[in-house]
Amino acid sequence: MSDNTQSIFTAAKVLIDGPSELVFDYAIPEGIGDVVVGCRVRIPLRNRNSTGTVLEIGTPPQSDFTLRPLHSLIDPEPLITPTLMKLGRWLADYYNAPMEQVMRALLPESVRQDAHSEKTRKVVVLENMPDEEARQKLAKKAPKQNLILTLLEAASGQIALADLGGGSVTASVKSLEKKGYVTMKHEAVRRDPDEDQEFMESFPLKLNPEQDVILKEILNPENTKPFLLHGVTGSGKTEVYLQAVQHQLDLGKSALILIPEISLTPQTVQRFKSRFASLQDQVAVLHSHLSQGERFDEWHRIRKGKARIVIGARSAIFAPLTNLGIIVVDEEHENTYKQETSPRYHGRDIAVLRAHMEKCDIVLGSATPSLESFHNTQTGKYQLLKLTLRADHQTMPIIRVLDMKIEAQKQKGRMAILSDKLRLSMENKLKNGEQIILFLNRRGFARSLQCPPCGHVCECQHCAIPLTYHRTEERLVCHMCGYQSITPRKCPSCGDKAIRLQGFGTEKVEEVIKKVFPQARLARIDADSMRRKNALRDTLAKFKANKIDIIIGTQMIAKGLHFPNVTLVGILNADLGLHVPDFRAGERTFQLITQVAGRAGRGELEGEVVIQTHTPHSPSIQFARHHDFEGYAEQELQFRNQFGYPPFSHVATLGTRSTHERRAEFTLENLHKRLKASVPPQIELGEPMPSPLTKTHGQFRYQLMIKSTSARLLSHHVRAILKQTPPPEDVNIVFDMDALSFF
DNA sequence: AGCACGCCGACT
DNA sequence: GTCGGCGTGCTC
Repeated sequence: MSDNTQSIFTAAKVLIDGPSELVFDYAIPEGIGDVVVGCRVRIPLRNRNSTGTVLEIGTPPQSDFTLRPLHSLIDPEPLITPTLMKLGRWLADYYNAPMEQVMRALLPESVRQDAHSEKTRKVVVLENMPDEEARQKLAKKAPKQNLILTLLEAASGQIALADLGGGSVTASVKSLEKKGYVTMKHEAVRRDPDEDQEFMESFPLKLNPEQDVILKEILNPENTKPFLLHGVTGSGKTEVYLQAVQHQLDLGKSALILIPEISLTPQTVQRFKSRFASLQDQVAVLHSHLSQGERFDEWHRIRKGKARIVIGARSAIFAPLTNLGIIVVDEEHENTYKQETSPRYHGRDIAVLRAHMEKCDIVLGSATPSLESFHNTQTGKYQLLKLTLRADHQTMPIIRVLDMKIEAQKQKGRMAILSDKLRLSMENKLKNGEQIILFLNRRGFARSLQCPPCGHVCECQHCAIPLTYHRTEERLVCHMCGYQSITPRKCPSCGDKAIRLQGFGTEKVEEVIKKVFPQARLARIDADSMRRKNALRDTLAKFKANKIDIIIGTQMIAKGLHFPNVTLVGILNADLGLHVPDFRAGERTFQLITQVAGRAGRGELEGEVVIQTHTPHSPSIQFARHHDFEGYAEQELQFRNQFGYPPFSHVATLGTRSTHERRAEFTLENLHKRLKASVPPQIELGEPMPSPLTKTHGQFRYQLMIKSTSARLLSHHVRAILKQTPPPEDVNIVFDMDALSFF
């Protein structure tokens, strides 16, 4: 029971739309509906009207102020659930993002805007059928009207106006309406993003004993920690998700499934839609390729509880589901879960937080878990579940590692592109009519120095990451701490003079392969060659149909593809990914090799993987070769611990961007000075430096690293300094908490 | 004196 | 974001 005397003093705390970050209290007038947290409202602001979101309902702090009453509710019901509101506040604080931007992340633009609404269509409803005599008359005088009645009868009394055929149908219907035979009504139609697809119902597969044990663990209500499901490629993780979801649906609850990128993994969506085909329209899909109308409809279907299963990319973590039973984060290690604009949240981390708030199950799944998540299983924060067998009884492919130092010697110190071994292997496969994928790490913007004869890479002694070559000063710079050194003329390790900037691009590789295998049918997949719409889909379709022998591509093709006839996968330049100035370089290389190896031999034929590298003994290559994730994780965590990197700390970047290089530089130096002046001991500050990606979108970038064991402390310190140091007009500040990309 | 312009702070 | 107050400085 609400206290009436109290309600006089209650007010709505409203976040006003727009970049101003204004939060004001408004009185709640009687009879405009239920004003609660999460409602969108129209409000007076000075001498005009504006819109906003109700953040809180409560007593305003100053009682001497006469509050203005808010005008009205935009939507009759709150659009943001209380849990999501709480999640939003957490995001704003942790990622140091304006609440306004958090709100935009929480609500799709088409839902936020007043303008969008349901799509409707006119439907003709048969009210009463005229008797036989009247129909005879009608058939003579107005055959069209008679036809409509016949059609209506056949369609059990209802038919969409559009389906009655175009032209002058409307007139006929109107005259039928006048006679009282039919009525017209408006009916909401769903804008279904998968309208053109049929989903055949699929049924649960029989689980193998390993899967069965894991499913029971997930379903056991006594297990309340987040689960990390580590399952080798092809071990049947998706089937486990599907059955866990089914269980929650049976309990009347809802389910949320996050996948890295819908456009790259349409099969996962297909599998979910097929499995739950009997639940009709209860599956909603949320991703960036939806039209505004489709997103509006999907979102409202979820909010109204019509869709209880949501599959989506990163932003779907904010889907307005209630009564959540389970959240699944597939391929939890994927970097695409990190939002690269403010609020720069990590979808997986937010998923864990939301699951905690909603008190529901959460399963993070991967063949190559992130070290953050794996570490959490070691500290007891998460529960580890393991699938060690391939569900289809296939064996893991053989992985060969080729030492390119030897090739370099053969080719007199030049960087070799194709080793003899890989060439021979390719020859064999082509002869047998089998297919080949060649992977190539994208040439980074940051360039490191490597000696081809001995494999040595110039590294920072303090941070153990490769030094980055800066052309303007002709110096090597460490991207974590700012240490600088001169560029050596000869290799510091073996004294060879061949030390050089490493790298070759896709085009160069294509050229070489064409020369070596002139008869092979070749396709190149990278951002450049795939710019045309559907180019990727078309090329992959051709590959699947065996119309292409060799695909040369970047990471784009590493994910989730299934080509039974591919028996050889080559990684041409494993070093390039390994020697980027990023402490996660090793982890990424391990992931890439493991995922890529999962592509080879998924059919009847045995697979083979060839890795070309100058550093064959690097742990990420050796452990991946032996399919040993835990071994890799153990040594990598040791390294991270030793240098204080995540998961033993939080690393953020603070950057400035401006069209004026000097101003970007100066602003960051100024910020650095202020950050340093009052830096708490738990925070480690790097030096400001130009981004290796010097100029993108016409803007110059400068940045520095900030490391701390306490994320909260880091974020708050930066916020305090930023607040008292407003940047010049044309300089943008970018703060990236738990940054994954350092360029 | 009268007015245009631009900066700055308030907006519940 | 957007309005309006106010100071500056130029013109009638």
